[in-house]
Amino acid sequence: MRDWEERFTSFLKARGLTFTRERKTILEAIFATHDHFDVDSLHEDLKKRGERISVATIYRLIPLLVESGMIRQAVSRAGHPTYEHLFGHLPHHHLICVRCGRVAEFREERIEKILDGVCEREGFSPIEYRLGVRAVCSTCRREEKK
Amino acid sequence: MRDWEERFTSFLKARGLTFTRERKTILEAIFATHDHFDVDSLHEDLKKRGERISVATIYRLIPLLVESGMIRQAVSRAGHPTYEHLFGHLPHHHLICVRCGRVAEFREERIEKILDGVCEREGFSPIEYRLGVRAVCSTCRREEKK
DNA sequence: ATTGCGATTGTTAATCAATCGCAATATACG
DNA sequence: CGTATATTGCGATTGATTAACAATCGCAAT
Ligand SMILES: [Mn+2]
Ligand SMILES: [Mn+2]
Ligand SMILES: [Zn+2]
Ligand SMILES: [Zn+2]
Repeated sequence: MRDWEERFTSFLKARGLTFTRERKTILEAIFATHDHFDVDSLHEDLKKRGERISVATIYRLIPLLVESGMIRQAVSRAGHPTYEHLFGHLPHHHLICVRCGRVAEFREERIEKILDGVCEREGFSPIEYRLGVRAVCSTCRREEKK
Repeated sequence: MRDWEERFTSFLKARGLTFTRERKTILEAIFATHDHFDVDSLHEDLKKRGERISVATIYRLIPLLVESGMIRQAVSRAGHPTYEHLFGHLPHHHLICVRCGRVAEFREERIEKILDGVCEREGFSPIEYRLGVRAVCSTCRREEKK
């Protein structure tokens, strides 16, 4: 049994909820790649796998996945929320190309250290550092020059 | 004539657009405080000032304000976009209390330096660093302990 | 002052994502 | 099994944003 499967199952059990076939299928799709996704792209992905799961079911599952730490909301360039699976990954942040949507990840502990200090100074207890760099990737920059 | 007024007027003129009474009224409301706002709170604010400006007009103006650098989207705790006026302010980031919505600002050039380096390393040209710290403020932390 | 013309506005209708209500199934557990 | 919940899919509904449109406005050229 995969790590995330075990973790999510026990999260559900603690709430009297069930690890159903649908939920398992959705999680498998989510953990099959590290691509960021939104409800619609996930739904499409499931269709390609031959699964007929209603978007309502996805919408209903997402809050549970967030609360259990399976996924988190990502910084997106679209207007609606996007997510990425989180469980099993070190904290990291993103560079997003505003032209092509390409995403690069990076990790910088120095930044977290600094932010810890800021929180302390201001009397806040940090929950999450949301950091996204909106930028133009090298490929798109070359395009733009033309 | 205020700084932002002049700047926005010339932005509009360059596009063959007009600095109308409605646009001026909306901008005055926006620059009257440094509070973050969304379309609805701005609309309420205008009502309180005795102005009857349609939300459609606000929705139509916002992209122009963003493009001209008058405002920018802020990191919000709600599901819909919120904004803050930008013109005339040094770049800064936010701590947001997820319980009461209180916002604190901070500036950390060290972080920007680090991010410049990250962008260089990854070949991205930065447009904007979006950094928001979701946290619990000291007041709310005390409440929670009870 | 008048005219012409594109920009602007408010109203109303259309979109679109997200949520809800409910009847049909599936699951847990004694 | 048999009952009590939880879950699902469907379709309807909501709420925020956008689009269409017809009436005004702003402004520069008569
Ligand atoms: Mn990532
Ligand atoms: Mn601010
Ligand atoms: Zn790109
Ligand atoms: Zn608070």
